[in-house]
Amino acid sequence: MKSGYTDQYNTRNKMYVATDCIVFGFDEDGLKLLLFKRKVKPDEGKWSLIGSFVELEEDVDDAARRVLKEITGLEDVFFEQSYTYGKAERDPGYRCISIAQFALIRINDHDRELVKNYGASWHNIESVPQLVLDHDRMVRDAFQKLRDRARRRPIGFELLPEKFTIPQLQQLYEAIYQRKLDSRNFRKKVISLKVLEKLEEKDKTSSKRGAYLYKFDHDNYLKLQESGINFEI
Amino acid sequence: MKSGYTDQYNTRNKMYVATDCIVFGFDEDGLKLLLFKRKVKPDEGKWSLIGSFVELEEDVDDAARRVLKEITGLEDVFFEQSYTYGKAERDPGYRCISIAQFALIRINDHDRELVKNYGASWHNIESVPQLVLDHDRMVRDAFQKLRDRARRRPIGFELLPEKFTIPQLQQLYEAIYQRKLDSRNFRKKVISLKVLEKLEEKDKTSSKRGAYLYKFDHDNYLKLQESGINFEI
DNA sequence: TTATTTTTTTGTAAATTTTACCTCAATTTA
DNA sequence: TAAATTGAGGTAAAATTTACAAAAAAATAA
Repeated sequence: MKSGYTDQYNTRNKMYVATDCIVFGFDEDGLKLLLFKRKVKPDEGKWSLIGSFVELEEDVDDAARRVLKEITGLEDVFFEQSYTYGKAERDPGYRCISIAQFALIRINDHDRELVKNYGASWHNIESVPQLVLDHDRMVRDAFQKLRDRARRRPIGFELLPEKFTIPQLQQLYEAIYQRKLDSRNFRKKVISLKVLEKLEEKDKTSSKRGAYLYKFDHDNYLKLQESGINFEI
Repeated sequence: MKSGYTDQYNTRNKMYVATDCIVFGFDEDGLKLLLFKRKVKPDEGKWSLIGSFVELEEDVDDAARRVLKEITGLEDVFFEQSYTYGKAERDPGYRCISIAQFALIRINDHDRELVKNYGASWHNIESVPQLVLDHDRMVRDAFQKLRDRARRRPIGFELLPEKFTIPQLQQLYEAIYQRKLDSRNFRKKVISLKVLEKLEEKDKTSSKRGAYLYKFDHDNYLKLQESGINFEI
């Protein structure tokens, strides 16, 4: 029998549940990941995903929301479960299972000050440093899932500002799929899906000619989804 | 502060982690689900998925393997994570998150005696009784996932005996997708994927004429997968 | 002001994939 | 041996995907 005292301080003597967030963002420079430099031992100074233990009275999803709010300042972030990591030995410090969530944010919406204060920063998806524990694996799995999801559902739009151009959308998909797409075919396909609303305005910031801005038409998307469309690009 | 005594007996005062298995099987009568009639309170006598708490020193996957072995007698069952249910109030008895796993078994391989002794039984997917807690939801989600998976990977084969006929395979896919498929197109498609090995033998049990038996060619499948095939049917 | 440069926008033909649809073959049983 | 049942196989039309190049719009340089 273990004493009450031991129980209280032995962090491998009880189950912990955590949630870790794989936060994707997108801007001119491509697809990025929000990482956090650990300030406490063990692994002080190493890069890590952002995460937290789930409180006893807290929904797992709410824990993810809390973490995302705390670090990015954003509420209503799009996120979805990626995978649950449950190896007994995955964390030497705690007997802890972790529910990984992948989150998509509009990189320009978030609170840069807050991120900085937390010792977090954005890393291009192609140059992610080594991470603590099984977080490398989490990133690989989540990126895979992002690719999967983007193929079936228009979640790419969560990463773009409300108004965006078709070339921007294409760059995003190229970053997600990690390959070049034909611009004629891309445009044709994406317009054929009828979930884009063309605006009068043009965006002149990223080209000389300027490109028409579009909005994503959520309502129309929902209608189409009911009648069984697929968003394969 | 709560006393040690309360801590020990208050099952909502600590985190529990469970795994629940959504076990699919397939036979002449269609797609089925393995359910279990609870023998203990609360909800004694109600139908439930099979599951267990995850032990402190146990991988989550191993817990699922343990449960599956215990009830079906089978080792090496195919299973995959479905979703993790983490609402604080999902189980009134425990503060418990549950990692749902969907499992596919060859219904004729399992130990019928064992299943019976455990008070478990097979239920056609179209007439699943009401289940305890959020298990209805788990079944819906897992069935959705099964449909998804079957579309991209040849996991349907996990549900069939080693040797099977094309009409059997078609019946399976019809049960999974819950719609009729055209037999000419189905045959054409499935053969074009080049993952079936035609045998000399015929199965005469399910038709007068008898149908050729096939084996699933795992190696070939892996090769094809590397070169980027998709298994959409 | 004109030429150059850069980026957006648009169409079409060929190839591939999906869909719709029916007849004959093999065997059992009446 | 006739009837009934289920398996096996092909083709044409439709839809989708792929490959591919030239013109339009605007800023900048000459």
